[in-house]
This record gives sequence, C-alpha cells and structure tokens, in this order.
Amino acid sequence: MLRITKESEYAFLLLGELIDTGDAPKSAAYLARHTGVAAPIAGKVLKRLVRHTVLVSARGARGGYRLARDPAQITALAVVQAMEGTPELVDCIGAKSDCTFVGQCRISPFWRRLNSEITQMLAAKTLAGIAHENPAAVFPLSGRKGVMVQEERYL
Amino acid sequence: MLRITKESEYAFLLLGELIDTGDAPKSAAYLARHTGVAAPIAGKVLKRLVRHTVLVSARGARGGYRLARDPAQITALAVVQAMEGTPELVDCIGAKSDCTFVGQCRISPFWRRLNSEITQMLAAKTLAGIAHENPAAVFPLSGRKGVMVQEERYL
DNA sequence: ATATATAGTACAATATACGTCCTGTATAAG
DNA sequence: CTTATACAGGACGTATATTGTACTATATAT
Repeated sequence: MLRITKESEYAFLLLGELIDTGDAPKSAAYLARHTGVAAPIAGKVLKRLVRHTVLVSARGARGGYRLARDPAQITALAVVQAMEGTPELVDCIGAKSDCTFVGQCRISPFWRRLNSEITQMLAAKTLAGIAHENPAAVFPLSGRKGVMVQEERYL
Repeated sequence: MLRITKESEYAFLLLGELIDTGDAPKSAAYLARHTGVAAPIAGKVLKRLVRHTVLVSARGARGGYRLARDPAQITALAVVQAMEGTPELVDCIGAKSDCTFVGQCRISPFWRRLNSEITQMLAAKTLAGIAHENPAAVFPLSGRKGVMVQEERYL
C-alpha cells in the first residue's frame, strides 16, 4: 500500500532521540520510554541499526547506543535499507526476479524509474536535515496517548 | 515495505494494453490473456478502475473496457489511488490518525514531506508518458513464463 | 430469446508484518 | 572477582492485510 513498515517508523523515532546526544550512550530502555516504542521492539530495531552501521553500541553497565557518525552523514535511505532492505516497488525489478519478459515489457521501465527516483529522494534526506525541520523533540507515535517522563540520566 | 501492491502492478499492466486502443473495447478475458494476469483478478482490477473513472466499460456482447480519457490525462497517481486509496507512508499523517503528539513530533514533518513528494512524483507521470518510454508492449508479469497469443479480435 | 460480458459482493487462503521471549556474551562498578 | 547492567542473536506465535476465487445479478448485441 506504499507504506513504510512500523519498524522503520520506530527507527526514525528512536534515531530522533539520538541526534543531539554527545558521547554518552543512551540505553534501549531509556530510548523506549522516551519515544513510546515498546521496549522489546526498540531493542530489536536498535540492534538492527547497529548491524547496519547506523548506530554503535556499548555493552555493559553505562552502555547504550550512539549514532555511528555525524547526523548529516546518515541518510534516510540508509535507515530504510537497514530496516527493510533495498526498496523494490515490485518484484520484477531487482535481483531475485525471474520474469522472463522484462526486456519486452512496456511497464517495467516505469517501475525502475519510479524506484530510482524514490531511492534518490531518500538518499537526499539526512538525520540532520530532519532534526532541522523541527528542533523540538517530544513523544510521537501513531495513536499513542503516552506519558511524558523526566529523567536525569540516560538509562 | 515500500512496495506497490500486486493489484496496482496488474492495473498498470492491463492499462498498458489499452493505451493504443481506439474505440473498440477489449474484453476482460482478452486483456487477461494478453497480459498474463489471471482472469478473475483481471476482472476485479478492471472493475475497480471503472468505479474510479479510469476506465469505461460496455456490457453485453462486443462489450469490454476502454480508457475513460486521453492517456496523457491519466496519471499514475490516479491509478494508484484507484487501487490502494490515497497513499500514506505512515498512520500518523492522514485523516484517521489519532496521534495526539503529532504537533510536537520531531519526525512527522519528515513523513508529511516525503509523502507529498512521492504523491507529486506519481501525479507527474501519465499513461502516455509510460507508453512513450517503451512503445513495444508484450507480456510482462513477475515470474510469469506464459505463452504468447495471437488474436484478431479483442474478445 | 440467447449468448456474451460486466457489476458487485462475499469468502477462503496465504503471506508477511508485528510483537514477544529466551539464552548468551561483554563491560563497568563495587 | 563477583555482580548487576546492558547489548547480541535468534526462534517463535499471532494478527492483519494482501491476494486470489466464486457466485449471483444485470445489461447489451445479434
């Protein structure tokens, strides 16, 4: 339905909490509480972002997550790719396709083009740009009625 | 997963067969055979396109489907909207959202912007433009190994 | 009158997104 | 060196939505 997955949505939410952070890592539990994302899911998403080098993690007490690089160097495409793989609007384009008619197909060039335009669009947006659009950062999440939390440390 | 639904894919395939047609309507069965789309599904898709004024239909013997207007006046957005409704990347934007934090959310402006850019991208593409990209029209469909068919009449 | 062909709706099967849980490993603090 | 903290990785069950099918009704041409 031309939708982003929930997990991608969560990823951006969590990353939003990490943009302004300096060196001190923030724990999964802290990020979950501050974004309203359920803790087990936050964990899952954060791990995947580490595996795809969007975040870096520190284990043990006082551990947690930080951005792997400058927010201006993290594109929306990198985040989406981490969460959902390379975007492919339809099966017939992309690696695993076994459509034998692509070469003669009237429509497939259209899909390819659209796909590449969307990819470029995502590549042109960075976390820094997103943060700049709206500096205030508080508690989003579809349909959430959650509670604000005040904390001193990033646990 | 940032995908178009199969039915949208079928819709474009079927429409591709109707671009160069003049007045003589083509039947659902004919279109199904020539695109490789399963007949019952083709019927379903075609009906929906009629309901959303992308196609016009003629009942009875010698009936079938034609484009409702000039190919240059049919946008990809109109087709996608007919099949999937207005595209919304995430729930928190759009009418039915009950997220009470959107006003304060750091990320939602990003979704809105992305959504509108994709919408514009689709609105800028027309059936005529798609046909122009690749005039040759033969049998596409993901993973299909189908057979070519030669026909004289559009039954 | 009859064959052709679409309209509309309701239903079943399937895929996949979504969320949870469990075990293992590394690090910091006492 | 012991303990508590926190991430790593994977396996699993469920819910939801896409996908595909079937059936009945209606309209038109010959």
